[in-house]
Amino acid sequence: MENYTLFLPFSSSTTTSASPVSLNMAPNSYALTDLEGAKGNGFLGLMREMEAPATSLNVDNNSQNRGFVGSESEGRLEKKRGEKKIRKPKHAFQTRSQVDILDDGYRWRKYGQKAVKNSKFPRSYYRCTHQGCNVKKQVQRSTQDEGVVLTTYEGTHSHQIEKSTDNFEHILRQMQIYSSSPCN
DNA sequence: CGTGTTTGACCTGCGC
DNA sequence: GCGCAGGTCAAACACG
Repeated sequence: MENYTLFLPFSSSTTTSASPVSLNMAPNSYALTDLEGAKGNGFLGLMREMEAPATSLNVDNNSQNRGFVGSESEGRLEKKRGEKKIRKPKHAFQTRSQVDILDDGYRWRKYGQKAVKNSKFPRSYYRCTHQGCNVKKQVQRSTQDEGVVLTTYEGTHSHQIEKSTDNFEHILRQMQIYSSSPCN
């Protein structure tokens, strides 16, 4: 088994923020100490990158659902002209890992890869392969620190986790807690 | 043969 | 309007 060190600045009611959580996935585990985003307010291991309009941010409704907050299906075909685009909330977190792919228990299919401006590393796009599940994630290496992988999740898993990676499951729950509480 | 990856083309939003 | 960058599609390909 391998090990990740993942810093999650959740402030779930009882825990302190920015606590490292060990995951049994990656070959190397490092302490995540000084991210560029950490300047100023301390930490940016996990952040809500963007939110849906406040009215649609019904995170509490998902509390029984193990996964991430977000809305239902949205494809580019659904986008109607003149209609305001509703973006799902995205959740980004950083892990220090040699490998880009975090085995979080779900099955992902890669559907694209793009070169990113001002970065020598490409960004990879993944979609959950579970039928009816529209969760996407993007994986990209940090330009500042090549050892840091930035993963951005978008959407809600509409199904159970497919592998028994209990540790990550725990983290997912924590992320939900974090999501349902106001950010700062 | 089923499943996942690669990769170029295409679409869309945004800033100038 | 144009060009750029990000995001997605889908055919071809690789692999077990």
